[in-house]
Amino acid sequence: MAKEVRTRFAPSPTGDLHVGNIRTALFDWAYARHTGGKLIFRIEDTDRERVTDEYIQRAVDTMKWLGLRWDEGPEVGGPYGPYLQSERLEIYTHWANEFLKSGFAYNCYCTTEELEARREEQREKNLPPGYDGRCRELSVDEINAFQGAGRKPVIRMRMPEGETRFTDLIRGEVVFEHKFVPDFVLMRADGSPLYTLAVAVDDVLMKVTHILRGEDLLSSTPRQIRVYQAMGVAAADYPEFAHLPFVMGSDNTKLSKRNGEVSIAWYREEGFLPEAICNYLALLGWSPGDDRENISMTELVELFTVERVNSSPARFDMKKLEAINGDKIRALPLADFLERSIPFLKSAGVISGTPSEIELVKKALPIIQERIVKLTEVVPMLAFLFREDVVFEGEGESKISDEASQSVLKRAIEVLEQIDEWRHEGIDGALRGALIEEMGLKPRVAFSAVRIAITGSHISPPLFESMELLGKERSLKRLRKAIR
RNA sequence: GGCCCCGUCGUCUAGUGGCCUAGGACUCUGGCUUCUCAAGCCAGCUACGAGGGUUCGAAUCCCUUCGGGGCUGCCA
Repeated sequence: MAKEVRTRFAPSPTGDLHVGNIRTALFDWAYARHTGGKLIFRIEDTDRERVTDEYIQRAVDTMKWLGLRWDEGPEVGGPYGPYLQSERLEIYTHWANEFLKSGFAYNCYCTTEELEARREEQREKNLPPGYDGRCRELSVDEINAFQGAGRKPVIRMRMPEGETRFTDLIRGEVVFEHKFVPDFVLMRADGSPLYTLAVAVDDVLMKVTHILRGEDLLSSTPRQIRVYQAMGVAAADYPEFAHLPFVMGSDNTKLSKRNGEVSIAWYREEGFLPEAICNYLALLGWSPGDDRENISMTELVELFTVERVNSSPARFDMKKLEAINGDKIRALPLADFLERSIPFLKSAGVISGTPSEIELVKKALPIIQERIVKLTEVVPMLAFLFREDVVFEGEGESKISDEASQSVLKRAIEVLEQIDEWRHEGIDGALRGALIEEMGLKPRVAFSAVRIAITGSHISPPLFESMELLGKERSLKRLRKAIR
């Protein structure tokens, strides 16, 4: 029987999870689900200068919001925990010491300043950069001298002669000659572990079988493999690697605030649907091989394979995300649409959440569903229904103060007052009869004045439905108020 | 500089030697429809980075070149 697939998503929460992180998480998740395996969620917080508890919590929340459930990790635990690296420090210390004993690693007493100076020299002489191995074979006297001088050593991994060769699931065979892979630090002088140590130790201990991660980590792979070797892992048991291409900004530089928003929390606040984000991101760097653009999480799980992931970087396109978001909103069942819209209306102060307000929102949503692209847009679309008086947008009020508009409004009031059953069909008929047929106006001109008087804007949901929802009294009140 | 990765419309992609005078989607432009805005429908623009090979035949294979990116930390 084939080994159960175990993937892991292991962010270092030095900020909010961003688009690139989530795309990685999505693929890790999809692959685990596709194979019936497990997704491990591990927090890489070895850099305590930069990682904060708040960001860790927000990462957990973001994953949940997106619907990317993990099988082992924060909140759910698991057999190979803890899943926060800051809680696993003794494990790393143990292994670093083992490597020291077995000779895979050695104590290095070089100071930061010395290393910096030597790097500078290497640059000038155009030599390959990296640690020169100075402390590899220190004598007892030299060690005593350093210790006597109060120097605290880092633990450094010894890279042997030769090369590391591995097959990346996305890129094929990759070879790194060790002369370009300098000895690297495992433990800081203060005894805290570095990513290079922790990541490899944890992947082995947590029995990870597939590492899907960003391509920035491609060149650190030989170092990780060296740690596996030092831990005594057989080559056949190394995890498989798949280095995902980057997600770039619109200007083809690293994704940042300037060229496309990065933080997933921002997308949430902006009214993007998690399923739209996942749909968009799934198709960024991967494709099912056919023409489908609309893909559900279920289909993603069904179709996802690492082999179909592209090897070239992708540009992030907000317009396309918005298009997909609009599609997903249009496809929402009313109850679902309602539930997701309410928080936006509440936080904007449009409604407080009373049953009658909710009832009105529910009636109004169908007429705006195909007009919005983001959930935040329900606020400007629907606000007019909940305000006592109309609030004119821009130069709206002046646009209906001219003589022609005024006569339209006066006539509209006259015919509307006669309506007993206040429904959009009747409103439509009355207005059309009076303004179009009787007064001979063009519909777009005639209804524009009424629209502005009712909603405050020349852009609004369909006019007659809007008036029906507003009610006869309030509609007439607004029309009368618009008369000079 | 060195090492590594990458290179099809503006963007995401399909394409694994003939089905490609390169398909789809988003964007953009024009039109239809229409009470505004949308949605919908129709049409259009635009791509195999370049140069050499291999082959009857190349987006697909090989080489060179150019371009982009990553790494080169007691960050991850």
